[in-house]
Amino acid sequence: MPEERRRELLAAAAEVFAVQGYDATTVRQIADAVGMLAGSLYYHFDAKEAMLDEILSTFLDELWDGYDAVLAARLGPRETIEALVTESFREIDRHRAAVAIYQKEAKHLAAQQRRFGYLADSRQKFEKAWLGTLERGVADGVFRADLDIRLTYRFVRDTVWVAASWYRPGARHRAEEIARQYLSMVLDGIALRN
Amino acid sequence: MPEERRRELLAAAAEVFAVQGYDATTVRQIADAVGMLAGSLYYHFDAKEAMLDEILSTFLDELWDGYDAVLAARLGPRETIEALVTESFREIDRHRAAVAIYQKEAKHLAAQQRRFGYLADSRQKFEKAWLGTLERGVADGVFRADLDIRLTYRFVRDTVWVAASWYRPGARHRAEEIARQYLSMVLDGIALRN
Amino acid sequence: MPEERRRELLAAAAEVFAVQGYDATTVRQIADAVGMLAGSLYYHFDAKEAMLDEILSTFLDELWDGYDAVLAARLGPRETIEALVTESFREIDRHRAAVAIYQKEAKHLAAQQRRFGYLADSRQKFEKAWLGTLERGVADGVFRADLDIRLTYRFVRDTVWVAASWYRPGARHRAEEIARQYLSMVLDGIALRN
Amino acid sequence: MPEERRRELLAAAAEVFAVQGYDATTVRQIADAVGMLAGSLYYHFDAKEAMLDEILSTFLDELWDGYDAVLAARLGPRETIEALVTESFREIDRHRAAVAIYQKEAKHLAAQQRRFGYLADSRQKFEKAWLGTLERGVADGVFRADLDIRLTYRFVRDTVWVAASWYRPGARHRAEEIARQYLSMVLDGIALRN
DNA sequence: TATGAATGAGTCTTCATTCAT
DNA sequence: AATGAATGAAGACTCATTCAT
Repeated sequence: MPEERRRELLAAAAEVFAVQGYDATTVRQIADAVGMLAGSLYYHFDAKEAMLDEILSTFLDELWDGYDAVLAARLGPRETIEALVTESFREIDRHRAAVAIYQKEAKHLAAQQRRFGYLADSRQKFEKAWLGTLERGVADGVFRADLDIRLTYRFVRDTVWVAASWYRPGARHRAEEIARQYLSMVLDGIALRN
Repeated sequence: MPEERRRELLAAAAEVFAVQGYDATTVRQIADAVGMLAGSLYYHFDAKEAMLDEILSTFLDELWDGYDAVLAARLGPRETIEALVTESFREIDRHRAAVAIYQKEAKHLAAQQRRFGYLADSRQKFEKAWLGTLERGVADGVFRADLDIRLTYRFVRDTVWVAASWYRPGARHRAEEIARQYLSMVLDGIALRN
Repeated sequence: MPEERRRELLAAAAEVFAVQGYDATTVRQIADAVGMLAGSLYYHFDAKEAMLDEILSTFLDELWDGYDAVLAARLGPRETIEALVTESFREIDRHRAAVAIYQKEAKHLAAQQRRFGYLADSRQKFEKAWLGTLERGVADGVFRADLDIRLTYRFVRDTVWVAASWYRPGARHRAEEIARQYLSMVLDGIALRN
Repeated sequence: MPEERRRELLAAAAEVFAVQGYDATTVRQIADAVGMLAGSLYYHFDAKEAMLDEILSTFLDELWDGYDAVLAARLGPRETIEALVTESFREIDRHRAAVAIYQKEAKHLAAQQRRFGYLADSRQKFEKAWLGTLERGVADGVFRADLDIRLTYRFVRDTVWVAASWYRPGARHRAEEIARQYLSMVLDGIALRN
């Protein structure tokens, strides 16, 4: 199971990257976390950047597996949003570290490194899926029309993903429960209706 | 105007920190941004870290000036939340770079460096103000009681501050306008009521 | 033999420190002396200061091994002084560079750096051993009573240790021979008796 | 009195050099000691090295004034040694800092810098005066013939000058008194004669 | 005479990476 | 698969020095 070992190493790396930031993390810290010497990591990976790459792309691949399934189901706008949010929280649950890294680093990586071009692609695909669904919802009279739609998009997007920064797996709330509450807030607001 | 110069340098540094991340930023990049040599920065600041420190603490000081004024007004819970959100967007407008840095770096700085202990203090004070207001709102029947209150707190908090990551001053939306729309979404949700 | 390598590196470092002074010595000079790059030294030592530390503490440890053996023998005052002087010249022979460094740097290191506190401790123990022996000698009528005893102490102490500044091992005089002549001068003076 | 000011500055510089070592001393520390800014020193001196130069050469000039007077008196060997030692302690009293600097730095300065060639010259003249006197003393039957004469020379030379490392002016012992005791030790030894 | 700001060279140190074993 | 030792490039920081004011 060499694959097994890789996954262990990447998990450890992701954890450290998430806590300290990619740049602030030294290869030695990762090696310490898995009980080997820094140089030994290079038997498994070409470079520190390759680990980051694999962490992020693995996460995005899985994310899109989930998202594509949702989108393929061609649900109504509201149901689609509900499904996407739920799926997102499941991914946060599965790839918490990767999500945290993504939040912190994706923007400047996409901007500055050719290698991470797929981050920009994903971002665009992402925007298309969410923003499109919201627009469809407005058109269908399911979502409010009096809001700036791009603002709404950012609101929903950020609202969901930042959760990775405080989420701890196995905590009080399971992913689905958090998704349910978030959806309730996003859709209906926190003010009591009278 | 020696104060003037400091402010210029700090503004430039904040900008670079915000874009690249603190660790990924070299002192030379900051110096380039202001047209001096790297070593020359040390005439004005003791260390790279001292710049970060001053950027963050200046921002937090101003933030608390605003927040304290709001809290001193002893408005109702809903009006307090509205004022805090509006004030927050004003701070994002004034200190966009600092806010972005804060979002990315505050957590591990507070955890790992004695020097940045005030970040943890501020975070606690922050939580007390917001969470307290939300709780008061639930008790007063202004906010929904069926939501996990801590989850609600994080939802509102994150939702507001991540905006710094995409906000560009002088863009279409002025701070107050964004605040108005965000408040509308947070309070009433994005779903159309029937 | 990783210990072997360390010793080589420390020996080279000590040599350069002794000739140029600690502060005036660059890490690169040490590296050059052993045929590696400056950065490579940091695989073996934490810092330039750590090398200095190890050089000095190794020397002092060996010195005290010798001194303690002498003191444990409980010889008469004159014989003790003779043995201490002889032992000192042996140490100069073995650790010439370290002794030279000690002479130049010990005082301000002990005064300014917590890390080198043991230098002050050693100095005190040293004074106790020598001064005590001299006092015992005066009391026993072996040494002159008409001299300021602390002045005598400094006279003997300095007289012995400065020799490290000109001593070259394998030179005409072996350590024991130098010790013999120095003792003769210190004890009986250079004036011809009549 | 611009001369006056120079002397003040040099005295301050010498003090710091003596305590910390020339290399370890920053121009700023000197400036602090006299209450000005680092750059301002360059109105008075061309370079840090120029200060060191002036400190050492001033000291040596005065030293040789004294020594030359002694040598010109053409006393007997023993009386010459006595006069030289006494004169040396007077110089230590007057130029303690300069002497301490000389002890620490002269050797490598003379070896490595053209500018300080006069240190080597002085050293040679010095050796000629002392060693010559000792040889004359041995020839005259005033000093012991059974000692290695160069060893004796170093013994006397070092013994006198290291005193600068512990001497504090205005302390218990005046220069002349210390000289008297040192001479007594050097000439007659510390052992009680029977 | 002295200040304040800046320069530029150099220092220690870090760290990703390599490679023989 | 992993170690131990080293490389080399870069980074933060220091400091003697300069110079306009």
